Amino acid sequence: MEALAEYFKVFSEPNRLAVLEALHQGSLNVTAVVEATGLSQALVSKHLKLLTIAGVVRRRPEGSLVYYEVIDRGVFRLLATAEKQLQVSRQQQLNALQAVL
Amino acid sequence: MEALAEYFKVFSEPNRLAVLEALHQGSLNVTAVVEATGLSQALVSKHLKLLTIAGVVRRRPEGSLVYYEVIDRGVFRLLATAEKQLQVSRQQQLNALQAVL
DNA sequence: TCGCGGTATCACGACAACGTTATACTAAAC
DNA sequence: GTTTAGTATAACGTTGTCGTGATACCGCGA
Repeated sequence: MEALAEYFKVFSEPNRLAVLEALHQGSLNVTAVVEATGLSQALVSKHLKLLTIAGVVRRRPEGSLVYYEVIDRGVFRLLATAEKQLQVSRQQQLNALQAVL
Repeated sequence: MEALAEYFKVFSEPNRLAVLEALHQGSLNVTAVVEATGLSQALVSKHLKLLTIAGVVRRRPEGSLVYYEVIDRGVFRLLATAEKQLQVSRQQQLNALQAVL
């Protein structure tokens, strides 16, 4: 429960999700991710480091470039599952509102 | 992506997961959750409020007690999916270590 | 060897979330 | 109507995370 919370935290930042989203298409170097997301280079580097430490993404230096890629695409399944569940929760929020009005 | 991150944030706190875990067995009032988790009453109240606003949990006053219950048990499926993916990531962390040593 | 593009890190300020203590609210019992 | 158990909220200090700007590092080509 401790570790699970920490794992969820990895996906709880919009910019980090944007970085992941960019890597959905495959392997990209840092600059490519920067361009795909519109985030600053320093910020992208930080998020990529976090994702690497989390074991979600792999770092592969190639010459002077550094490529990153999602290791196990099961994370995208996780994202999809969460998004689906989010829809359910949204509906419940509406129901709760309706019960009040 | 914005909203999805926010949704992940709901599950990114150990104590909140503990509260959810307690509600796995069904409907409980606040005091029961407090006893099940060992958290302070004020803290449990806060987390329950958050979970309610998030549309994950439903509040049902009954007399002077207030019962809470998970609305859609699909969240537990989400937790299970995340836990499974966590295992994968853990393995990748080990692999990364091994590549260094 | 020097310069340069690409990447990583540092130091910092801003801000949000957590947990606690104390207190307010509410409904039932007396 | 007062008390009491259960629940919610307020105020506060602490801590962690985010994003930025500046700078360091690294590999390569001139």
